Parts: sequence; structure tokens; C-alpha cells
Amino acid sequence: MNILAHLNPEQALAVTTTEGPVLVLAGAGTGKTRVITFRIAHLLQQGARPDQLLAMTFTNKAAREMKSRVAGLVGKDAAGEMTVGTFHAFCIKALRSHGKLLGLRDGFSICDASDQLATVRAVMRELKVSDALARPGQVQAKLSLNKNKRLSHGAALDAASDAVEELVARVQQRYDEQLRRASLVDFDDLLLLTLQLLEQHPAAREEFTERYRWIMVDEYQDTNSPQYEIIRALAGGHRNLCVVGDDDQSIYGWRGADVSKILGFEHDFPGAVVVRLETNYRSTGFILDAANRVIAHNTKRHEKTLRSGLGPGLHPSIERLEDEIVEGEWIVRDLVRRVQKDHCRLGDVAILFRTGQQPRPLETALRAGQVPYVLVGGNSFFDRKEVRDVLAYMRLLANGDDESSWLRIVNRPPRGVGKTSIDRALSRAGDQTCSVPLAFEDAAHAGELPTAAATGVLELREILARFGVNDPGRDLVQRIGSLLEAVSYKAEVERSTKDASEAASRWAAVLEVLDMAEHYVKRSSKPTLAKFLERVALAANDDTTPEDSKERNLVTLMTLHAAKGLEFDEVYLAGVEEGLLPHKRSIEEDTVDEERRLMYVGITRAKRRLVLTLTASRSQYGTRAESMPSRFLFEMTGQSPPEGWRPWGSTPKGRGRKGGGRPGAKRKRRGTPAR
DNA sequence: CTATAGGTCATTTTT
DNA sequence: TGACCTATAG
Repeated sequence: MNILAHLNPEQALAVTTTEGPVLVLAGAGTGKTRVITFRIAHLLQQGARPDQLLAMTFTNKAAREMKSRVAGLVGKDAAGEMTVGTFHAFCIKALRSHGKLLGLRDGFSICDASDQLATVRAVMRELKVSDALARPGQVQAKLSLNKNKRLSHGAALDAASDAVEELVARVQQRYDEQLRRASLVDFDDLLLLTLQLLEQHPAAREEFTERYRWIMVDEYQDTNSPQYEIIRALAGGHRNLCVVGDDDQSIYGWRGADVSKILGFEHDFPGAVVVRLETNYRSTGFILDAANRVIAHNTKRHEKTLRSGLGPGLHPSIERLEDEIVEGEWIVRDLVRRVQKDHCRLGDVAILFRTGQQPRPLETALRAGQVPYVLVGGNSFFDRKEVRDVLAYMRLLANGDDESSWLRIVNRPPRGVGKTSIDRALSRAGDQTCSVPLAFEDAAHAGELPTAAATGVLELREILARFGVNDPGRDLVQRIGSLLEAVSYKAEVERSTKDASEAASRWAAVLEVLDMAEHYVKRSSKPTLAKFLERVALAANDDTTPEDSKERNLVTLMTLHAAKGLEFDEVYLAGVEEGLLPHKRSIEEDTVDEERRLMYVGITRAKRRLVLTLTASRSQYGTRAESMPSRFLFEMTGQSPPEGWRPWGSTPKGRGRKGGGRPGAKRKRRGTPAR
């Protein structure tokens, strides 16, 4: 096949420049995935062996998609020999094979988000700082950012400039100790430990650098520091590194993603070839004009201007409604009319928004209009109590030291283990620096626990030992089934749920976990419990399938963050207001640039029609406040703000208004300000 | 151990 | 306004 015949000149350059560093700046909708997959096919045609190729993605979904598209080009066999996966999946593999060099225990398991939070909570309680200085979630986020910056707790403590940072540093120390004691590794550790492996063990590093001769990284704008260092370590020798991304779509800065990595690529890899993809095959002209105008207001970026490969199309429209209720009703009425007139199907429509509370009135309106929809995001299947319980039992089979799992189920079903027993065992674990489950067992033997608790704990240990000997592997599902039976978990579900149908649905969730395990065992050549759990921990939330909602003809509701990488014929962007987009918090924190990128991402999701809506007043947290059109709207249209407009947070102009900066006062609406 | 009441704090969430 | 955590009483 002649690959180049399917590419425009820029794409072709990106595909054929196979030696040395390459930066592909791929604007929204410019055929980024096409370039990566064709590049892989081209490399293979040039004689590269598939097992010499490494492609890194950020999500499992992206990895899957890349794999299947490559398979479509070069066949399943060759595609199967390539390494395509997320950074984290790559790291797990590296640590499973080389972790011993770092003193990592063989059976380490992964600490997911809710375990992290539980651990932080426990540490804060232990350090007696649970007071309102900072909440566990915040502490966890900051702690993670510290780790991403490769700050040890000591360094973090030295660098701490206020009480909160100091607290975070102190928590970080205990937190890391706790994880180590429980043989747990969190998402950040996966990267950090792999980096440590590559940096401190040259032999191990060479194994990787010898093997992977060509490296590709997708969504490079989302790379954080440890990820960047890993790439550098892997590609440092041969420098056959191709990174693809769009700095204008960097919207995860708050999670440690570092735009400066994509902005500084040419500096970090001198002699890099830079390719700009600016021909957009997704959206019509006026939509791209709007996107270009908005993003041009950002200063720190690689300049790009999207050109449409399609016609001019429709102008984006802006609609100002009275409040969020009317906004929802208007959107629903408008989209229903579009569908009735046969301009589109429900499955081609998305309603996007900035925050998690915005969908509420939207859902109300959709239900009232009997319009079927899906809300992407929300709570995951894996957040359900029963599911977490079952997984905790499974994790204890794989790793008997797992503390947060143990604490989760030690009294579920009730075994007479109350708060006092837990405290006693916990302090014992602290004194003897042994794992918490072991401490419970010791405490029971030593008669430190009430009789009921002691027998309960010993019985639980016995059951876990019975089903946990060696890795279950093939008969995994059966074992888990027996385990749940042995602890009477079904009875527990029924006992703790009043409503019978509710109980049935909870038990169904449990069975679904077993089904997933069954499915995994069937499809895997060498199934292990540990691998199954890894899969669950790493892929928890990626069952969001926009394709599915398109097929089922449902309107898609989601946040702007969730929409990145997707496209829809018709897009409604709701709540384009000061304080919401840009969000007030980002204005305070001076990160409006990232909000602008968010706006840009939103605009560029639309293929043919874009409707922006805003309100005159919005009720938030029970109080109603006047809302101002977003600054981005003026940037987009080129119009200047009307008299009386003020950015969020500024002191109202003119006389007679209460100061304070927050537009929180209840006031009667007079005429709608001009738009 | 569970059920209830009160206080608190509210972006975004790839792995 | 409402979700979620913690303290308290039964």
C-alpha cells in the first residue's frame, strides 16, 4: 500500500521523518491518530520489527484504539508484537520484572484513588490534624503534585511556605510509609519507581533502550515531569522519538501535566523536526474561525491557525437566557426542533459544560422533554460499595498486607470488630512495624481484642489463607465465589439493604465483578489474580463509549474535560459565563490560559453547528447571582464588552453598589444587558 | 453497630 | 442547595 497517497504534505513529513526527534503539533481535528498509525506502518515497511516499537498513550482507550487502527493497517500479528499502552501500564510491567532491584516486593498491588484518600484520611487522623486546615482530598492532590515534582517529604517540608504545605509534607512522609508497609504502590509511585529503575540501574535501562528503537508519545502536552524523564531515559541514546500533541489542548495542568514540556521540546531535543498540522478535517470554517480567535489570546504557545478542509458552514450562535432552568429548556427545545427537522440525530448532539453541577437543570429539562441522554462521568461502577468490598477481598487474596482493603472489610460483614479494636491493632502495627492485617492477628492471639473480635479476625485470616494459597489463576472466579460464600457476603448485602430490589441490584453488581473476572480468565493465556486487579485499577473508568451513545441515539452530556478527543455534529456549550468559564477559581489562581484552552477544546468538538449559551443570572449553592458573559465570548466575536460588563472578581463600577468583589447580592433583574 | 443530625464546603479527574 | 463526613445517641 502506498501510505503517502492518503496524507497531506505535512502529515507525510511527520510520517516519513523516522530518524531523530520529531515534534508533531497537531491542532484539533487535524488527523493526529492517522499520522501516528501511518507512521507505525511506514516504520514497519522500512524494515523496523514491530517489537522494536513503543507507543505511549495516556488512556487505555487511546491505547486500544491505536492498537486496533494499527492492526487494520499492518495486520493483527505485527500489531500484537508492538508495545502500545499507557505510561502506567508500561511502568507496571517494568516493575513486575525488575522491581526486585528496587527492593519492591513481588506481590505489590496498586493503590487506587479511593485507597489513596483512605490512607490520607488515616494519616491525618493519626497526626491529629483532621481539623479544617485542609481536607483529605486537597491534601492528597497536593501530595501527589509534590511527588510529581519529585519532592521528597523532606524537601517538601523545607520548601513549605505555609501551614498547609507543611502539613502536606508531614502527611506525605507517613503516607509513603503506610503504602510501603502494605506493599502498595500508588499511580505516582509507578512512574517514580520506574524512573528510579532507569536512572539507577544502567543494565535494566539498556535492556529497554536496546529493545525499543522507535518511541512515540501521544498527547504529549499532558506529559508530567516523571513521564518526561522516563521518555528521556528511554530515548536518550538513539533519539528516535516522535511526540504528538497540541499545546492548545493542554487542560490537565492542575494534575501535574506540564505544558512547558511540549513548548520546550526543541530545546530539550536539539535538532528536532517540527511539523505543524493545521488543516482541520472535522469542523466547518466559521467554527474554526471562532476557535482560532479565542486561542490567539494565549501568549505562551506554539502558533497555529486551523484551516478548514470543509466549507464555511454555519456561524456559531450565542444565546442568552434568563437562568439555568430556562437555559436547559431552551437547549432541549432547540435540539428537539433540529432533530424533528431532520438536521441531525440525537446521537450526533452533545451538551458540554464546565462543572459537575451544571447538568442538573439540563437533565431535568431533558427528562421533561422525554429526550433520551447519557451523562458521561458521574459515579463509576467501581465506586459502588459492594464492588469495592468484593475487590478488597480479592486484593487481600493477592496481597495479604493490603491495609486499606483489610480495614475496609474487616468488619463487613460485622465480626464484632469495632473502632476500639481497630485502634488497638493499628497502634500495635505502628509499634512493631508490621502490616496491619498481621497486627490484627497478633492482637487477637495476645488477647488484646474482645473475644468476638478475636474470633472474627482469626476466622477471616483463616478464610483468606484458605482461598489465597498461591495465585488462583484459572479457577479464580470459583475461588472468589467460594470466598464470598464463606463470609456470607450475599446475606450481608441483603441484611444491610432495606429495599429488596435495591438488594438485588447490589448483588447483581457483585456478580458483574465475577463476570468480568470470568471474561478476563477466558481471554487471557496466563491469568493471574494480580493481573486482573491491575486491569481493574488502571482501567476503572474507561467504559465511557461515545460510539455507544451515538449508536443508541442518545444525547451526550459531559464536562469539557471529558470531551477532549471526541467530536459531535452539533455541540451546545452551556454556561459560557464569567466565573464558570473561566471558572472563578482559575481567575483567582491566575490560570485563565488553561480555561481558554478548555473553551478552545469545547469549540473544536463541533463539526457543523455550535451553540453557546449563557444566563443572565444563575443560582449556585442556593443563592442566585447575576452572571456576566464570559470574556471568551468577546474574544471570539471580536466585539468589545458593553458598558457595565466586568470580569469576575472585579469591583463593580459606578456608584451605589456594595463592594467586596463577589457578585453574590440578590437583586432584581432589570433588563438584560446587551450582548 | 446503625441511624440520624449537624457542620462543612463546594472546578476539572487520563492512571 | 445538597453531598459527604463526623460525632452522637440509642
